[in-house]
Amino acid sequence: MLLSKATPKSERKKALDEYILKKRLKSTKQRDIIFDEFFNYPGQHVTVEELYEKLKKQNPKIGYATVYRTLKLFKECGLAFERNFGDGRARYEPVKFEGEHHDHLICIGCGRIIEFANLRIEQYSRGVAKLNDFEVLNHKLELYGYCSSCTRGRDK
Amino acid sequence: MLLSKATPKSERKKALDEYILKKRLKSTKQRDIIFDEFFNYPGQHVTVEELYEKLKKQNPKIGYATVYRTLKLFKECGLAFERNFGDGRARYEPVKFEGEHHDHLICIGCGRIIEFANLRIEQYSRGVAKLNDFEVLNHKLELYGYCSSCTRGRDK
DNA sequence: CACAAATTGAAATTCAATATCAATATTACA
DNA sequence: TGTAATATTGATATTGAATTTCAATTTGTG
Ligand SMILES: [Mn+2]
Ligand SMILES: [Mn+2]
Ligand SMILES: [Zn+2]
Ligand SMILES: [Zn+2]
Repeated sequence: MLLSKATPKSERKKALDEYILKKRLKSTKQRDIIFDEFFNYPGQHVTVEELYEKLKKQNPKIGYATVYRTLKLFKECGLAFERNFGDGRARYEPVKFEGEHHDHLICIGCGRIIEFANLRIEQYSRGVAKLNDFEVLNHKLELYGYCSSCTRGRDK
Repeated sequence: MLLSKATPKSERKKALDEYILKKRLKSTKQRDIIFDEFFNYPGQHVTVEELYEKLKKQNPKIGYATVYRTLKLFKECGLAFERNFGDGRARYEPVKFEGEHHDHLICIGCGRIIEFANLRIEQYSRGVAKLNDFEVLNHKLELYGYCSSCTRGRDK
């Protein structure tokens, strides 16, 4: 998963500030707080609810809608990916470096998610697109199954 | 997309009847009607709502919940796939032959969907899974972008 | 400071998915 | 064939995440 050095947080903050300037949005302390929490969040693929609950501990007045809107903002300006692993809730994760792409192995036993990037797969995907005269902007590959610990502890 | 001969409708009906028998469910005329409509539906990837609207024309008394439940039943017994292309509504499509798998190119301009199957991609996916000690049961590959007609008519 | 414009947070709304439940249909079997 | 047990149906209600609304507040610009 380490194909390139991760963008430092300071640089991401700069990118956000630039986006805010460009779009004539405003800098607010809520956005700063959510920025800090999101880019320091320990787990991967956090839901709005999860981040909101975490934030409330230090900032009881923050609103769910603000967290929701701010994560969308991060996505808009290319700082976050929105993911949907089929459990009916959107999840967000930081873009680790510019132009990054990765896919997911998802354990249907314990929910564990493993990230991977495979150049071959990307390559063949592009081939399929060209064959069909498609201009592909992004793609999503998800492998669902059981991780090693879940396979072991399973009947059959 | 034609890797094998499509299962004839009669055989699918038999599969459904067997499933119903095995699970001690009941044969009903609603299920028969929905079966016929679903496996003859002209478009691909139909939503519950769409199929329901179609059915209502000939069968005004049929309920939405019945269509919903019956499509889930088809999925359960392996006769249908449930898809989610990110527009917030589940879509269903017939399984064309036993063990079939295919993926999708999705046009974000006009909604056109092109199906494909690529053995290389499958192969590398298995490789990734093995590398991570994962037992993969199914996977999903979606390529999002613009189809040829949408690329043409687009500014830049 | 004053104005315009964006943001916030609580609450309301939306909408697909799913559950509820009384009426009805199907099946098993006496 | 009749009857009881069980599953299904369809109208309606509920759920839950996503999104919108809106009055109060904050921010950026001069
Ligand atoms: Mn990820
Ligand atoms: Mn398909
Ligand atoms: Zn697991
Ligand atoms: Zn198109």
